Amino acid sequence: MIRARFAPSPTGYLHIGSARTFIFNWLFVRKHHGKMVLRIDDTDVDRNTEASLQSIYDGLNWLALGWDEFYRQSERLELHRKLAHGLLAKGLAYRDFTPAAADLDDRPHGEGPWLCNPEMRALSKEESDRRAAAGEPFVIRYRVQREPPREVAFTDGVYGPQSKLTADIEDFALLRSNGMPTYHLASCADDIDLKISHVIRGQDHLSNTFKHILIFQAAGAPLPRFVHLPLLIAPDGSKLSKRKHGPVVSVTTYRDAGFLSIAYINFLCLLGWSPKDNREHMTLYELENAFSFEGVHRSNAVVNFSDQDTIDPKALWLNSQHLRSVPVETLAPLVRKTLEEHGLSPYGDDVFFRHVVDTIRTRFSTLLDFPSKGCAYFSDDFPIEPAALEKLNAPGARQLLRELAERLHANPVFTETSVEADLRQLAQERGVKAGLLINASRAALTGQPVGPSAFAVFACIGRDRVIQRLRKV
RNA sequence: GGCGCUAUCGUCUAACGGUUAGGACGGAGCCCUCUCAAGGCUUAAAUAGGGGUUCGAUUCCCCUUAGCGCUACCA
Repeated sequence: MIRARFAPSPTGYLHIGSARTFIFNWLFVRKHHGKMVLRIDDTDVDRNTEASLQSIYDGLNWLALGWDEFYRQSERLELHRKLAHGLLAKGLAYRDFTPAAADLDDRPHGEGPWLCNPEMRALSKEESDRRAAAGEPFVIRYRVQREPPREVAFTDGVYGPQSKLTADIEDFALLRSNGMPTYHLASCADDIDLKISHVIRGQDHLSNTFKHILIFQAAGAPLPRFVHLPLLIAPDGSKLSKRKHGPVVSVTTYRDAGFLSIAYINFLCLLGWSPKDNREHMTLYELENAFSFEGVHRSNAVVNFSDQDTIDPKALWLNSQHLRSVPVETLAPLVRKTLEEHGLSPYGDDVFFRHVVDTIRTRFSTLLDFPSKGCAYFSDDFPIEPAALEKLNAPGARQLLRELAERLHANPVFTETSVEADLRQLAQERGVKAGLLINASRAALTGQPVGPSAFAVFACIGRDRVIQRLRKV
C-alpha cells in the first residue's frame, strides 16, 4: 500500500514550493491508488502560528485535491518522546547537558564540522542519570557511530544512489531540553507509526535523510522510499522567501489573481518535471496518468517573475488555456462567484449566463477579467475607453447606431444572424462599410474597442439592453 | 571550512553516445479577420570552461568555475 505524506510546518503561509511538493505527493498517491496523509509538523512551539495554519488550509482547499488522513504532531508528542527515551535506554542516544548556544556564532567551527561534545558523549550512565535526576536541563542526542565510521546509503527516487560516512554526520538532537521533539525525531517517529511508504519532499532534506535513516535503523523500522524534489527558486537563484520576494511565493496570491487552481497545478507540475512528450497544457487526469519520478529533474527550477510582473508569464498563459478549455459548467460558478465579489450579478438565467461566459472567456486570461474587461456584459454601468470613443466618433457613426436601434426595435426576431442582416442592410442603404457599424456597435455596447465578434456581443447583451444602449449613444 | 546536490535558448524543458540540439512561454514578423484575442506559419535565442574515454560526446569520467542545500535544542 502506497502511503505518502505532506508535512508542512505552520510557521508561514503555504509556500509555492510546498504546494508543489503536496501536488507531486498527491499525483503519485492517486496514480497508485494509495493514501495521502496531511500531517502538520508543529513541534516548534515558538514559531507556530494559527494564521499560518489557516493559510495552509486556505491554499490546500483552493487546490481542492484533498487528502485521506490528517494528523498534528503536537498531538503525538508521547510517541516521539517514547522513541527518544527508548534510544537513550538502549545507549543509542545520550544526554547532552551543554547549555543551548544563544548565538549561532557561538558554535564551535572553523576546522571541519562540529560533530559532538566528547565529554557529554562519554558521560557514564550513572552520571547522566544523576544529573538528570537533579533537574539539570539536557538535550537528547543521537549517538552517531564513530569508531569505525560506517557508510549510510540509500537510493533516492530522483537523485539515485546516495551515501555518506557517519564521520561526516554530527550527533544531532532528538529531544530538546524543553521536552519537545526536534523535526528529525518527530518526522521519523511519525513516518514509522503512520507506515509512510514514500517520503517525498524538497531537496533541502536530501542531506538530512542520512540522519533519518539512522533513526529508522535504530528504531528497527523498515526504511521508506525517499524521493527528493528539486527546489523552486527566484530568478536571481536565491531561495523564494516572503521577506525578499513578497507575496509571489504565497499560493493564495495566485488564487486572488484570478487563477484556476488546475492551471496553477499544471504550472507547478511543469517546474521540475516533464511528461517528456512536449505536452504542456494538461488536465488533472492527464497529469495523474503521466506523473512519475522518472520525469523529475535534479536541478532547481526558477519561478520567472519580476518586480513589475509578479506572475510567471507561463502560468498566465496556462491559465488562459485552461480558462477556455474547462467545461463551461465548471467555469460558470467560479465566474459567478468572482462577479459577486465585485458587486456584479449576471443577467438572465443560467443557460444565458453560460452562453455569455463561453463567448467571452476565449480572450480572457484570469477570472478577474470577467468583472473588469467583461463588465459591460454584467452591468449597465461600464466605462467607455478612449479607443472605443474614437470608434463612436467616426463620422456618422452615432446617427447610424441610433437608426440601427430602431431597426432592431422594429424586428421581433433577435438573433446573431438577424442582427447581422439588419446591420448589413442598413450599412448598404447608407453607403457605408459594414465594418464602421460593426466596430461602433461593439464600442457602444461594451465600451471597448476590442472583444468578441460584434454579433456575438449583441446576443450576449440581449435585445432590450442593446436597443437601450444604442439609442443613447 | 566540512559534507552533499546541481549545471541545454532569457525562463520551463526534450534529446537514456550518432539529431540541421526539438517543444513551450516570452520577443520579432507574416497570414487569417468586423476589432482584439485565439489559431496557423516564419524567425532570433542554448549544451558554463578545461581535460580525458570513444570512430563519435549535450549524454560517460576527472578537474575548474558557479549556484544551491545541510552543517541549530528551525523545519
